Order: sequence, then C-alpha cells, then structure tokens
Amino acid sequence: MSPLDPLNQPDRTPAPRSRKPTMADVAARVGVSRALVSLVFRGQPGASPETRERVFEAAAELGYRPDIAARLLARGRSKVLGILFTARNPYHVDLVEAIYPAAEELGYDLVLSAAVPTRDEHKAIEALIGHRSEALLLCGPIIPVEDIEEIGRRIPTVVVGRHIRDAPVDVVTSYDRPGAREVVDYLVGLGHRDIVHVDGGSRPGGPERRRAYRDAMRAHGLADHIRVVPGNHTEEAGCDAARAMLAEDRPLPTAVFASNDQCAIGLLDVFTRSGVKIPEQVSIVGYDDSHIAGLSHIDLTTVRQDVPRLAHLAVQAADEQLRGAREAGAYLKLESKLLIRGTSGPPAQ
Amino acid sequence: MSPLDPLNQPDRTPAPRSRKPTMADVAARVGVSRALVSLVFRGQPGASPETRERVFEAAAELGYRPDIAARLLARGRSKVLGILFTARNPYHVDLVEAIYPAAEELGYDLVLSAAVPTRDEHKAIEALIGHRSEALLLCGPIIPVEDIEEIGRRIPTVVVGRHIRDAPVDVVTSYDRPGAREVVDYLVGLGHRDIVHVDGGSRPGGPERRRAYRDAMRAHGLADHIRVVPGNHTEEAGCDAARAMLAEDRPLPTAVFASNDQCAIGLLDVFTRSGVKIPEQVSIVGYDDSHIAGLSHIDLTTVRQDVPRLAHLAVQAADEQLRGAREAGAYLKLESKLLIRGTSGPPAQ
DNA sequence: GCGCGCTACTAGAGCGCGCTAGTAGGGCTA
DNA sequence: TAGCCCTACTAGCGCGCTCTAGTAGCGCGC
Repeated sequence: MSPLDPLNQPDRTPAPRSRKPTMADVAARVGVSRALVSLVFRGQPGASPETRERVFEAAAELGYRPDIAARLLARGRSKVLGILFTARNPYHVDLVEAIYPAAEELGYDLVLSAAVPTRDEHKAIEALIGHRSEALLLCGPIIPVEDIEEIGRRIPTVVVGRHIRDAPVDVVTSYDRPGAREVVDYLVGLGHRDIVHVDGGSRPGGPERRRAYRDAMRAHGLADHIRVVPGNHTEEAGCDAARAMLAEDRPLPTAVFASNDQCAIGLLDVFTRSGVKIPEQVSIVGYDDSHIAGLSHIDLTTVRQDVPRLAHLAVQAADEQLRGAREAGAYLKLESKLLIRGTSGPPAQ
Repeated sequence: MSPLDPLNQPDRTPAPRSRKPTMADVAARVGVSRALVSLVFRGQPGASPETRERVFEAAAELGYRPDIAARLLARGRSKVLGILFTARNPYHVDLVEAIYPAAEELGYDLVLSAAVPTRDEHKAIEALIGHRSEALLLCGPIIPVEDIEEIGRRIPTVVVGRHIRDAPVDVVTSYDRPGAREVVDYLVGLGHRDIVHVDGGSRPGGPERRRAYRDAMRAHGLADHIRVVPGNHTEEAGCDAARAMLAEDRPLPTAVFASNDQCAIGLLDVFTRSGVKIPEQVSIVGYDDSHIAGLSHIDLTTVRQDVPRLAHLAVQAADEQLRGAREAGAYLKLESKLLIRGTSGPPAQ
C-alpha cells in the first residue's frame, strides 16, 4: 500500500492557499494603476520615490512576485536562454554553473532542460522552445548534425563543445586538436610508445581528438603503434574498453588517452580493481578537467578547457544573434591546456 | 563601464529569422478558426479527422510549436513542477534524473533551477515561482527552516531529503537514523572502535546522522570513542577533515563515517595522497550512494537511498497537494540500506 | 493668460493561448 | 413540417503582464 493512499480524496478545486496575488492586487492596495506598478517593478523612471516605496511595501505584504510567463508573453523579447545539458556529465554541470553568471551579466534568465536516460535531447529541446527561450545553448549535444541545423534555422542556437561546420548555429568550443596533440607529445616525451586512444565515437570532440591522436602519433613516427579502441563519453565505455584490453593476449599499453574524463575514470576503475598500478603500469589521461577529475581521489591528468570563458562566449554569441548583430555561423575556439596530475608518469620499462 | 552598456541599444525587433508562428498562423493556413486548432492540439474531441490531419500538416510546414508560457497563462493549472537542486551534488542530479519520469507519469512538466555558487537557493526558488511552477520540489535545501516555512505557505512544496517537522510542506526522505546506525553496527562488527564521524553540519540529514552515530556508539559501549569532526556535504569539507586528522598528534582513527559521499570522497582523496592505505589503515564510509560512489574508481562503501521511489513519492505528494487532496505536512520516510564496497574492511590492528 | 516642458500617472491594446457559450447545418423522428 | 439531437465548428473573453500613447497638474517665462 502506498503511504499516500489513505489520503486519496476526490479532486477538489485549487489548494486552500489563496490565489497568487497579481499586479492588479498590488495596484489596488496602493491605489494606483496597474501600469505604474509595472513601471516600478521594471525599474523604469516615471514613478515618484514615495510611490515606488509604497508599491514595494504593498507587494511585500501581499507576497507578490511578478509572473515571468506573463511577462515573457507581453514583452517582445523574453530574455530567456534555454540550456540543454546532460545531467550525468560533470563537465556539462560545470558549464551550467559558469553560464549562470555569464547570462546574468547580459540580463538573461536561464531555463534548464536536462537530457536524461528517459528523456532524450529532442524532448528536452522542445521543452526549452516551449518555455519561450529566445535562444538555445546546447552543451555537447549528441543528436545528428541535420537536427541541429534544423533547430538552428528555427531559433538562434549556440553549440558548446561540439565541432559543427557550416550549420546555421554558432559554435563555441576548445581547440581539440592542439589539446589532444599536447597529450600525445607529453606521453611520448615521457617515453611512452604504446599509447592507446579510447575514443568518443561521434560524441562532441570525439572525432577531432581521435584524428589529432592519429596525426600526433604519426608525427612522432609511431604510426605502427596507433590503436584506437571504440568508446564514448561515459564511465561504462571506459570500463568496457579496459576490460577489453585486459582480456587480450598482448600486453597492456603503457598509456591510455581517453576521449573524456568520464571515460578515463571508467578505465581507472577497472584497471585498479584488476590490480593494475596507475601510473606505474599504465598512464591514463582524460579530457575536460571536469571538477571530479581534480577534486576526488581520482587525480586525473587531463586537458583543461577554459569553462568560464567558454560560457561567457557562448552567452555573448547568443546575445549577438538575438540582437541581430550578425548571422549565425560564428565559430569560436579557445585554447586548452594539459594538466598533469597523478595518473600519468614514465613507463615502467 | 557597466558590462551592460554595450547592450543598451534600443532593442531591435527579433532576429532575421521569421517570427515564430502562432496558432493563428496555422488556423489561417488551414482556413479554420484558432479555437479549432487549439482543440486539435489539445487532443480534444470536436474536430473531424480530416481537419485534424490538415491542422497537423500545416503546423508541421510552418514549424509551429505551442507556446508553453501562453498556455500556462491561459490555463488555470500549469502542470509545472519547479525543481531546486544543487548542480554540484551528484545525489541531487540522480534525484533530478529520477523525477523526470515520475513527473511525466502524472502529466507534469518540469522546470529546473540550479543553486550554484553565484546563485543561491533563494534566487533559484524565485525563478521557479516566476516560471509558474505550481509546486516546488526542493532537493536537500540548505536555507533556514523559517524560509522553507514561508515558501510552503506561499506555494505547495515538497522537501526531499531533509528532515523538517511541523512546517507547511511535505517531506519525503529516507530514514537517516537506521541507515547511520547500520553503518556503525557494521564497522563495530568488523572490529572497529575508533570510529570518527565527519558530520554534515546543519545540511540536510546532517543532524540526524550525527545523532544516530552518537546513539549507536553509545549502544555499543563506545561512548568514550565518540568523536565528531565538523564538516559539511562537499569534497572540500572532507579534505579539510582529513587534513585535520593527519595533523594531529594522536593516531588516525581506524574508520571514518562521513555524512555524505562527497565528503567521503574528499577524505579518500587526502588520505590516499598522504599514503594512507584505504581500507587497510582507515575504512571510509559515505552516505547517499550517488552514482559516482559506485561507478568510479572510488568504490565507496555507502548507504543507498531508494532514489526512484523517493522521486516518485515526491511528485505524488506535490500532486496531492495540488489536487487539494490534503493539506501540506505529510512526512514520508523510506528505508535505506548499507552498501558494502571497497573502502571499508576490518581494522589492521 | 497662454503656451511650454516636465513629472507623475492612466487607459487600453495586445502577447499566444484555453475555454465557455454559442451557431450552422444535417439527419432523424413523429 | 416542426422539433430535436448531434457533429463540427466559431466568437470572444480573459490569463498577468508590457508598452505606446496619452492626460492631469504644476511651475515657469513672457
């Protein structure tokens, strides 16, 4: 029996709480027009200081809060940005955290919509549009490019952290190639030759990092050692990849470069549980520097992206599209840099 | 110069993209009234199958999506639940993931608002109310009880994961006391006597877990070994606590029970970096079983809460308040259970 | 005394939709 | 033929707000 069952009574009309006060209630209480209250709440000139005071007082007494939905409806511009992110992805969470202040600075409100296992990105995006987002910020979306193009045609859109060319959207991301290149250079510099890449499949950044890995290996004369294990950007994929490597006949590589931090953490997990010493036997490098990479016990060598700046540029790009300052299609890239921590070191050999 | 200055141009009309189509556009295209289109989109009876078809066709051609804000405004009930959560807290993220399907089941839409360092819970809650949430689900809110009471008086509210008594809100949470008690029983059973509790201060669950720890220690005749190190529910707090213990003269405890997983992870981090073997020298136990506890390399012994059920009950409670089925004030508790993983074991001694 | 400009305020349309009350027209019965 | 019901549709108000176009009232100069 559900603990709530005993309470099931027929649907009564609204809850006992009194109706939410509206602007008209405040106006009536102060004895002015609705329009004036509106002025005051928007901080516009045109009301005397005394009236202003009285309006705020009355509003506080009534517990009045402006209704954003109605405000958006009435206003041409809604000043709302819709953010799509993946709840599970700590890097996305970092981005969301950074987008809040960036949006506030430009006077935007934010609506979040999470992609979760039971709710795909399409659904999440529909929700954002329905909630009157003026523009969309998509954090590392995994839906096909064509879908993103269609969305970009419908509504100003900024894609964060995924490389998309020639679509009617702005793109703000980090240079993946130099970042990945730096990883390989670093590992080779330590003496590694058997460097495996667990890739991100078609996930944002995946193809770029994979290609950069290949190029860098070739540049170091290690073309024969190129080896890409298919993966994606989840812990599970990292676990699978590690298990696959452990199950093989040949010796483990001395270094594994994962396409993102979560995947690297999956690798770490399975390797350490199997008694593989990190970094003595295998060095592991991730990508993103999501907060868990640094904070926890994980201590992962990774590539840091400048998240606050990424967030700032993304919001700014959305704003520019909205102001009509330019057409969509900007392509902004930031530097990223290798962050050496405890999961990497010289090979044992 | 204010960061807003460059923007203070007269707001131009929308971007080059054509205006968002409305219901009237669809109606005009089909050659029917707006009301009929509305009927069709709401799936109400009263339109012929042919008309229905034509409406959907026209809508697709125009790229029309119903405007949720306007719908909410026009409709009495908005069917929107507002969720407050802490972006950084993986347990909250788990909750959010679980709330989506639970809400959908009862026909509710969700609006998320994240508390982040630059945006406190009050602000986040205001945003939720402004976006016409009919009810609020607060995930482990840390604002004072009085504030929660005030919110509860204004709007149907369900608090998840924090114990609050006699407030005009529903509370859905797990039994913290038996969970914490089980942790102590388990550790004592392994032979531990020096069991330190790093508490959660006044964070949700903190006081209850602290009290349960004390009671359980006493029950085992270990009153003299009771030791509570102040902390809270972040990795940083765990790091601080670990550093504090390492800096002391006396030997390390053989077991540390942290008030949540993040705090435990902070402990793990500092201890392992300092060469303390886990669990050989110190056993560590967390609380919540957030997904990182299990998935990663962390492999933390912790207390699992039944998140899907918690989510389901929370949404159900909100729904009941909204339907007026009962007054706020329900107090629901779920069982939780110890999950033994790799960070705990018998003491070395 | 008049027009002027200024401050402080108001009237009222309209944002996109839901919903109630209504109507037109067709088929059926008696 | 009138009377009735049923299907398929429409008119128009109102949700809570913003915003444009006003107005009322006042001090001021000439």
